[in-house]
Amino acid sequence: MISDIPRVRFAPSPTGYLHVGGLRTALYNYLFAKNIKGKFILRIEDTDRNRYVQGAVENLISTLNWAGIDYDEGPEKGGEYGPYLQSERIDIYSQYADLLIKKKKAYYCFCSSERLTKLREEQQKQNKQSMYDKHCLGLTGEEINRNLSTGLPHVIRLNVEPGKVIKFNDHIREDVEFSSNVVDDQVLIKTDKYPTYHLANVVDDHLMKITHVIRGEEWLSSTPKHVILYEALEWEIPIFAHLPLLLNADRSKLSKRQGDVAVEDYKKKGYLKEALINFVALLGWTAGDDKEYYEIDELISSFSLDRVNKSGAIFDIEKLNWLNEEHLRKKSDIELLKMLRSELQDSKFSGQEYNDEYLINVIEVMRETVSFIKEIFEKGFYFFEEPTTYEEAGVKKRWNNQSAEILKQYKTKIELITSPTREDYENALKDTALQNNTGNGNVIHPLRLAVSGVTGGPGIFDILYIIGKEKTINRIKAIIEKLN
RNA sequence: GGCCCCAUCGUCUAGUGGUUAGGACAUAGCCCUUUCACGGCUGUAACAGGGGUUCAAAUCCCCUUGGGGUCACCA
Repeated sequence: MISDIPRVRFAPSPTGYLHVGGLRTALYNYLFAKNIKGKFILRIEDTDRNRYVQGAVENLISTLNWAGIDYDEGPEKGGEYGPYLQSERIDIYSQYADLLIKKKKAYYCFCSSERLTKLREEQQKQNKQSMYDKHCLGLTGEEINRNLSTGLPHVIRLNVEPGKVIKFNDHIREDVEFSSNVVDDQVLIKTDKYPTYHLANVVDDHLMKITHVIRGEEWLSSTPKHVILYEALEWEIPIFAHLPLLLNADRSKLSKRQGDVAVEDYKKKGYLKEALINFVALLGWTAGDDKEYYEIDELISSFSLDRVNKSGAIFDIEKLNWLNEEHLRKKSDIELLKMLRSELQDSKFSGQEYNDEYLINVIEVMRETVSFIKEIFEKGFYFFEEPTTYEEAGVKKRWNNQSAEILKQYKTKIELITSPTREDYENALKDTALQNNTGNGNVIHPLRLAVSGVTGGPGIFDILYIIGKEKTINRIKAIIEKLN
């Protein structure tokens, strides 16, 4: 047995941001580990020096932290099997590459990139899969030593034995088979001495005692290479689970060109981490019942690899929006207050001061009407500034030649009350309507236009009460001036 | 193109041989509400096609079609 307790890992390469597909992979690993009291490891696969991005690792970690996916071992945290940055492990990989050469499971290759390109082009012309032709496998020991001692640039390649059937079991897809004839003699160690993904991944998964390799389906076709490596090194093969891909609306692999893919983008737009996690968890997994709303601990307790789907899932923003509303509604006023205050900083009202009581009043009446907390500043702008224009269609429909006079009367009534309650506003309104022998609507709608400029929103008496007597009176004066 | 994976409403999915094929999002309508929402109710909407196996197939097998992934000294 590799390890008594299940150990899984999320092994992203630091490209600058965390992809939502990556988030889902990380989440499934995390949920799986937490569900069976295993360990979740974060390992950074930074073996491509050409693609090194400054600050990418920190960014990755902080995004993971934001999402609430915390790891047991990894960079910044350490652990028994570190270091967890592959760039700090290159000696380890070269040691195993040497071992593979000794076992004749790998060999030096001195081919120039020109030769390789030419070879590939010819193969493509014939509509064949491009594969290395094992040219350097025929080199004698003498030739190899000579090349090595003259410092000729070289790589180390996996020696794939043709004519074999590579079988492995995938937890999600069950038995998968490849012919070794279609497995390329993959480069294991590059000219710059850094390992490729395939070597580093297998070595680390073994050394870090990973029991379950849970990763995206894009890795399925390179899994035979990994199986060959495990066998060559005489190591126990972990359980593979290849997750279905996240897709664009046109069913291609989720990509930047067709929308936001970075977790940060969703964070910026105001999505709750709870909603994103909930949504992404349901993209490819279901507990089998009709439950759609999940808190993180519910996901942990019901998650199982057995119920992960096989087919790709389109990232449907509509459902995410709905889940965001659902999670928003579960938040307490205090939590929303905290969020609203932070959004206030980024809003155009950032210079203004509001006390908690005021903001909580606004939250209470607005919370059911918004999908995002920042929408309170958009839909409920009139709690933060005077309306300067009045919705045209609303004016046309609700404002008539009596409206100014009716509002004047209403204003007079309010002026007489010292500090009006919601009921005072309501009673004054009913009285005004009665006096004019008209329906409440002929007061309500012009009044709503006066204080908010729009025709929709929370109950009118709530609005009046929250903005208060003075603003109510001023806004009534303003609309009469402007519309008459 | 080779290889591999996949296939139920527009979308996410339930379904493991016998169901009026269920739910959710979206969408349409109605109700609630003198506003907008929320909420409630109702509706439209799916087993890719063709062969088998079976008394019986969305479910098992095969083929076709379609979609996707992958074929780097990137991960």
